[in-house]
Amino acid sequence: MNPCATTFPIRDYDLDATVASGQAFRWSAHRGGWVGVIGRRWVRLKSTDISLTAQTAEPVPDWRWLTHYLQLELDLQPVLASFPPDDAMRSAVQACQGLRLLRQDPWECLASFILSSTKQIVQIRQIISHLSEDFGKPVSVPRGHAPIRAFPTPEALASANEAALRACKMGFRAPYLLAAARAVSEGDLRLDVLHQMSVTDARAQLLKLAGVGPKIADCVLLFAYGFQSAFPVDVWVMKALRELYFPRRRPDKARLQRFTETYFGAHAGYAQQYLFHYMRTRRQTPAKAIALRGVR
DNA sequence: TACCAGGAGAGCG
DNA sequence: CGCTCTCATGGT
Repeated sequence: MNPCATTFPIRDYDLDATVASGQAFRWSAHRGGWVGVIGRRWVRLKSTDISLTAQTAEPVPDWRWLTHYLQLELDLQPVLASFPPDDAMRSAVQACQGLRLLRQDPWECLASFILSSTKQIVQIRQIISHLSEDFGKPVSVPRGHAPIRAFPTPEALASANEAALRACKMGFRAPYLLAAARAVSEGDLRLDVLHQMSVTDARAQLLKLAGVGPKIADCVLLFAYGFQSAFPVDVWVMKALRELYFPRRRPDKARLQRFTETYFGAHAGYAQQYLFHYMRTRRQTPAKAIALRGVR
């Protein structure tokens, strides 16, 4: 038995769509699989229809950190069955069977989405890569693989100065990230207790941070804490809501919010991810398809 | 209300 | 090629 590799049986799991779907930003395509860092571990993932293989740089006695991150134990069928039975949702699900939500580290997720505001996915990846290079601890990598660093800890960023953060091309987001890093490292914001709070209270905690509005708060609630009712509305999801559900009248903000909170069911956040992916990938022009492949 | 901050990729004529 | 748009928060 190789202590640095394992294989899991999977069902309804589209790894490619999942790691490239704008919820996590550190995965890179590598020889038919994906290379990334989870916590302080380098990991390479590769999947077929029925199995997912993971390789690490150092021996792994317990793989729960990975099954948890990938949410491998989740049965997707009940989630899909909970979606409203309308044409839009049906098309979105049909476009990508097996799209999943990851369960990311709260700090990495929060920091990443603070950096995401008014940025496109490619550029978010660039900033986070640069930030990790400058402030992250090195992690072990198997022979023959490029060196890579962990996502920076709150402490590492809290002791940085704003100019050094700006050097990572994050612009006006630098003071927001710095303040968040300080709040977390000084214990003013306890990310570890948001799990136990109601989604409303957890959201209120996140919204206290400068640079965190409703969209970014909902991303963190959904992608790091697994609050299935969180429904981040970005331009793509807004486009989906307008085109698919409100083609005539354009609803005011309160009405739209009530709709997203009630219509999509117990796994609204999951429904949102399918709509997001559907809007981003449907009716691709050939040039755009090539560009998207280039990102992977 | 409308614009700006800072940045690089995408889309268009 | 050069122009305009993307993307979402907070401050003026």
